[in-house]
Amino acid sequence: MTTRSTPDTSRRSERSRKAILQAARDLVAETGYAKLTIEAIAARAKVGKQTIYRWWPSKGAVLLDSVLALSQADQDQDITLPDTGDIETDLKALMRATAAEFAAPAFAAPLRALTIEITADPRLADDYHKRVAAPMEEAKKQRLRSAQRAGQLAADADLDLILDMLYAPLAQHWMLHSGPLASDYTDRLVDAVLRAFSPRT
Amino acid sequence: MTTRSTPDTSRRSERSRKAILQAARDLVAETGYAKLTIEAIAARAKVGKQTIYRWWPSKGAVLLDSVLALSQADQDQDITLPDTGDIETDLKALMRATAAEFAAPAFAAPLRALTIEITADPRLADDYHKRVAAPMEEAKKQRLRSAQRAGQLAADADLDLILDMLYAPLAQHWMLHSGPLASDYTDRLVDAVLRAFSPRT
Amino acid sequence: MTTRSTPDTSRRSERSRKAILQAARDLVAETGYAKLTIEAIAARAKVGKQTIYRWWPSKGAVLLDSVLALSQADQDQDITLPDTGDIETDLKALMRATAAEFAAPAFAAPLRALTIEITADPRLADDYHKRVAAPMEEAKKQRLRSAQRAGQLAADADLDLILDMLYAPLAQHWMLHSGPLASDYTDRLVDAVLRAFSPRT
Amino acid sequence: MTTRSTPDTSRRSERSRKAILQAARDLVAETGYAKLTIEAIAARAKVGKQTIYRWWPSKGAVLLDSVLALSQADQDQDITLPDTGDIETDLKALMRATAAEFAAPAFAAPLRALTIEITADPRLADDYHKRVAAPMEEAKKQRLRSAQRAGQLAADADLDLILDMLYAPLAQHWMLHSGPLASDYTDRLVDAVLRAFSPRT
DNA sequence: AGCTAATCGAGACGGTACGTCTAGTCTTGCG
DNA sequence: CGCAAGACTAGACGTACCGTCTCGATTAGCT
Repeated sequence: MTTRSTPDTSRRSERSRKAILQAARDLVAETGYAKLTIEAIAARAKVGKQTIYRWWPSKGAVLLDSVLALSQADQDQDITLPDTGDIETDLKALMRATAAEFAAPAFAAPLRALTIEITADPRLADDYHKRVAAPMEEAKKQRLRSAQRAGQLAADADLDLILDMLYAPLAQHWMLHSGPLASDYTDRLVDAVLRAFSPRT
Repeated sequence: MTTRSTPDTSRRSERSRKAILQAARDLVAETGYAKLTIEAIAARAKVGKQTIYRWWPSKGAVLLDSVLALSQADQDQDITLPDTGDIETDLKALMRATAAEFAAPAFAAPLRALTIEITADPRLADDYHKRVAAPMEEAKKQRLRSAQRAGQLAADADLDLILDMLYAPLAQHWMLHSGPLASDYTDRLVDAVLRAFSPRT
Repeated sequence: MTTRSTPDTSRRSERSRKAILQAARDLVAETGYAKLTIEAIAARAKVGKQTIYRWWPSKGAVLLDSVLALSQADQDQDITLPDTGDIETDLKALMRATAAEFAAPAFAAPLRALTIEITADPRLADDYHKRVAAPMEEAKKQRLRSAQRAGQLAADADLDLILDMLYAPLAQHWMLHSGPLASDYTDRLVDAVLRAFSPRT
Repeated sequence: MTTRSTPDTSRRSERSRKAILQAARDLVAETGYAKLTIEAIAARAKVGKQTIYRWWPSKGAVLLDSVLALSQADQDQDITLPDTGDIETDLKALMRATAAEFAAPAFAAPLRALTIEITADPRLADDYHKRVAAPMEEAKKQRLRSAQRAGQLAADADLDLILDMLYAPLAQHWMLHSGPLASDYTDRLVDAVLRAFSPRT
């Protein structure tokens, strides 16, 4: 029982849907955000422009689905992060993986374009949080709760704040080209955050 | 003695320069980033389009100067932050002031627009760091060094990391509409960072 | 037993056929030729677009049937024009009636639209002549032949030329908005033509 | 002292104006009316679409100027028709020349397209009459007046009606593909009209 | 005080993309 | 199988801006 403001979804062409998302990803990775136009996406996907306008309200919405399709390539179920029992190890690995994604054009280019659209469109920002950020944050919080139970984090630690302090500096470096994405940096970030939220002795 | 690749600056119309920066700020605050076009700026500033293209390489460059003119309304000299002797007090005040700026349309709208441009243009990002971010970061570091001398921060604390951990979460909340800008939040952020970098006992 | 290149006509929906012709007429009379689109006709007639494309090769063909249905509202048999015995009287009455039709939107609008299509499509022009113009011309010629027999027209008068000289000026005024459609004009036209083709004394 | 509702004409590019009119003519002659689009004209003329929209209100207006430029290739002054002293000879020559124009694609194709536009647009029809038809009609009337003075036409002959009766049948044959354009036909047309308007004996 | 060369407001230019509309085809499910 | 409905590819519509390019008309700074 969906309540979309879009047309009857049962008649929708799956072939076109996939071609559009793929074209958007390919184009932004190959030619950059500036040349990512609806016309170019339609042409690359061998699709009429109207087919894009029929199913997505904006270029940003296409990008959101593009990125989503990329990160959910295989799974539709909930995300579960590795749990070695040591929160420091796991967080450092996670942060390095995130930094690696930011460095990989095929993933980073659509995500950067999407971030630009989000920054200019609060409605898209909402969608992004609900459909991309929230599931990932929930997975991360589960790992943090596990660490709390293991006594590796303070019982009253503010998990949202921890996630912010871990993710935002790295994301900012990437988005604004303002600093390193190296594992050296992410390791020190994890160390500092764990120091701030370690259980009191 | 500047070495710009722009025309003879002595003949430049100061009236036009100011009108353009003002128009850019006003337009983005009133009508939003989407309607911030070179044509609209020129029309609002009662200026020929060529006058903009003559002195700025891109819309983002105009915005950079716009934001710069706004934050340097009075001073041209170095920024100095308040120093009450207590780093916690001073950082919390600073963070609240930053959050207040993010909440004020007249300042936040041009800054958000500039951030969008920066995200899409690495060259502009460089300029932004040199001319806006770096001076501010230097002032903040001076305050942090003062705290180190006073024994309120670990002597080997990574000051850049501290600044990232303070500023990035707040900036991210603002840019992506992903969380609160309230003083409650900034206070807890400062607390956590100070915990992470307090001198070892 | 017709030999159309269209699908099996026995299964055809009479309700749809009529609704389409009616919708075409109504639309062109209400909103003008510019808004007469296949989509609009289908929507107005509560008909799928394919039903139009299945039975008519072009918008002009629909219009042709529309106009035909209008002028043959009652009769399917041959047209017979009034014959008072005086050719001048009868032609003047005929011309006035024609001018009146040109002035009536419900009839003139579809006919004007059809004329536009004909001008751009020679195949449609052929159809128009065979199915609309020729029967009417034959009726007119019969009346002229009657006048010849009565000694009111020269025995060797070129009847096709007479019809051209009577109808074309009036039709041209109507189509190109280039002159009057008044009975004063049509009367003078009839007078001139009769002068040209009266029997030599 | 012009009162056009178009922009300042002094800055207008003569090169673009000519290229547009030429492109319109060429396109309609080569590919037909159906493919005569503003986009195609702009592309063929190596011109931005806006340059067309800036100076002409419609495709029909471009065609009007196109046809006008064609028929005024050399002269800007008034048209004067040949006068051999014999009206029959001159009118037959004139009608044959007109029929020849209708048969020449380079001239006939733009004129046919223009006629279609005129039929659908009363405002364009007005313009056409003032700028194309009226000057030509005036020249024809002068020749007819000369014939009146020479006693070859009735002194009270309705010259407008004569012109209608000569031109409309031929034009109708051409536009609706409804009859011949041969000199045989035009000669008989002239004969009939002269019979109708010869001086009474 | 005039000369002259660059800057100015203005806006036309060749282009590109927008978001909408319609053409004509194709697909789905009902009767 | 025809039908209503409507999604599909394709492409033109008319508009908005881009960045470049003339135009005179100021308006400096130098002679």
